[in-house]
Amino acid sequence: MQKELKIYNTLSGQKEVFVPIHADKVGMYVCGPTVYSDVHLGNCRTFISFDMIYRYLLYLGYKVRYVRNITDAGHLENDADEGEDKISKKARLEELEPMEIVQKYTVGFHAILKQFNTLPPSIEPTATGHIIEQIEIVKDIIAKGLAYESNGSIYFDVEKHNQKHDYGVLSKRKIEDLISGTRDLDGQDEKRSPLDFALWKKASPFHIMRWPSPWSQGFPGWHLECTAMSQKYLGSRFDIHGGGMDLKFPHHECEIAQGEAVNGHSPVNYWMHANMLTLNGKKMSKSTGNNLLPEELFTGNTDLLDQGFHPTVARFFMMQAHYRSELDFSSEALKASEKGFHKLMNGIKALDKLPTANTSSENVELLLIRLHDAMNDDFNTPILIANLFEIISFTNKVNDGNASVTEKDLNDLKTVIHSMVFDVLGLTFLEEVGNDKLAGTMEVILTLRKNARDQKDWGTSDLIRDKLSEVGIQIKDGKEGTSWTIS
RNA sequence: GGUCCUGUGGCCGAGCGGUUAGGCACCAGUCUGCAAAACUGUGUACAGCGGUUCAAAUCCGCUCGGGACCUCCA
Repeated sequence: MQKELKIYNTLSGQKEVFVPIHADKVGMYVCGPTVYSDVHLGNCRTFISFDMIYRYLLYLGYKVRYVRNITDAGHLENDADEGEDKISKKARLEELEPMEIVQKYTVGFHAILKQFNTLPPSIEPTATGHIIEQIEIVKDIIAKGLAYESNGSIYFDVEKHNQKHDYGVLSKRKIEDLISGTRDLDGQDEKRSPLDFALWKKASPFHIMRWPSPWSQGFPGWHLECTAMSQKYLGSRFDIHGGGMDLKFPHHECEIAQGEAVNGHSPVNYWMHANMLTLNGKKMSKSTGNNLLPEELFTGNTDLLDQGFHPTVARFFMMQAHYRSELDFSSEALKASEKGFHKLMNGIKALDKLPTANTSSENVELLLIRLHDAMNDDFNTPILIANLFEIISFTNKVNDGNASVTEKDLNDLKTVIHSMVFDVLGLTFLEEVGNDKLAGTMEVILTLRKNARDQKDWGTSDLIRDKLSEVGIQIKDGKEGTSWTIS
């Protein structure tokens, strides 16, 4: 029987036993990207983390509805009134229609995530596709007296809302501290309080992305789309809401406030936050330029790396750290992971040809329980991987004749390891063989080399090996003949 | 300035009251014509100072580093 899954809930600050609202079903919402520029590796880490979480929930047998939005409505660059919206700005810079920008970067986002072998969400709604729903929510909040109009824009009245609810529950902030700690920003005169946030913004004359509303030609506030779409597809209260740590405040805090304002209760049971990927010890960020593009990682075409890394290796690297820990990106760490990755994959391949015996020298059942324990403990993938290495070490000993395993145990091992590595961690074998013609050519070359070796013509033998190495093909002499890999 | 997180062996990275996580590197060994690859074995580290406890990397206090959020960001 499956042990219970525990999830760290940001709301309570501790791990809690996961109990879904409807048995066997999970509703999960994850904040997606704003599609105005290329996703960088830090963005990817969050989506890969939640992909792993989605995969494990599926593995446990839950029917999961996974909703991840695309933010394609232009939001302002800052909280000031006169800022240009990000998508319009990019459109101007690239001389494209705003919707061309949205399309371009949405397609790019999907292409990158596919390379990282992430599963597509069940629903991927867009903000611009839910303007009507958002307007309805604004009307509702106004009707409840928790929002006010100011010069065609609508703002959420945080202090009034705080009288009945606790604004700051998620990020552990007190409203008094927030008020006193507010920075002075330009153009906030429309708001009654600096804490108030926009539900609807009146568009300035040059703002292209705009929609009609009862209050003005304008566009919805950033926090509103997630409330509208999560409520529409998952209901007014659902199980899991995820996103990057940097969205905790104010974005998720505002989502809670909006949900409470509309429905009278908190919208989410378990809030999950994935931690940042850092570069040089600092958070990767679009605005500061401290980031790395996936493409640069794959090709190695950057000063930060001296070689490229396969997406699945990068994914493995990320899985070796817990999703709630910061992870610092470096070439050295990647290289170490790459070797470990090969060790794991070689071990898995070797599973197919392992000899079996009447007894097992290890308690296989216990080894498998540990795998599940790790994942049930708030998706602890580093522990999972450590345990996988322990198992591989055992099976390698079986391979060397220094340990034994029964056929049943071996089959159990294979089943669970395959599930964990491919289905849950989402890793893949690196494709090795180029094509049939290359394979045929290599066969010829290796035959010639074998002939040379049989005649102890080491000069020819080593020449073939070295020249192949120069073009990126590694030769490995083993007991069962010579194999080769493309590096 | 406020709120919160964090500091682990050469590097990455788990653990968070008592059992030497794991990976990489290093070193040694097996294999090999030599290599490479692969496999095996070896490391008692927890920022500093105090305290609580039979017992602390793990709890508490202070000091010193690093980071996130408080403005758009995953």
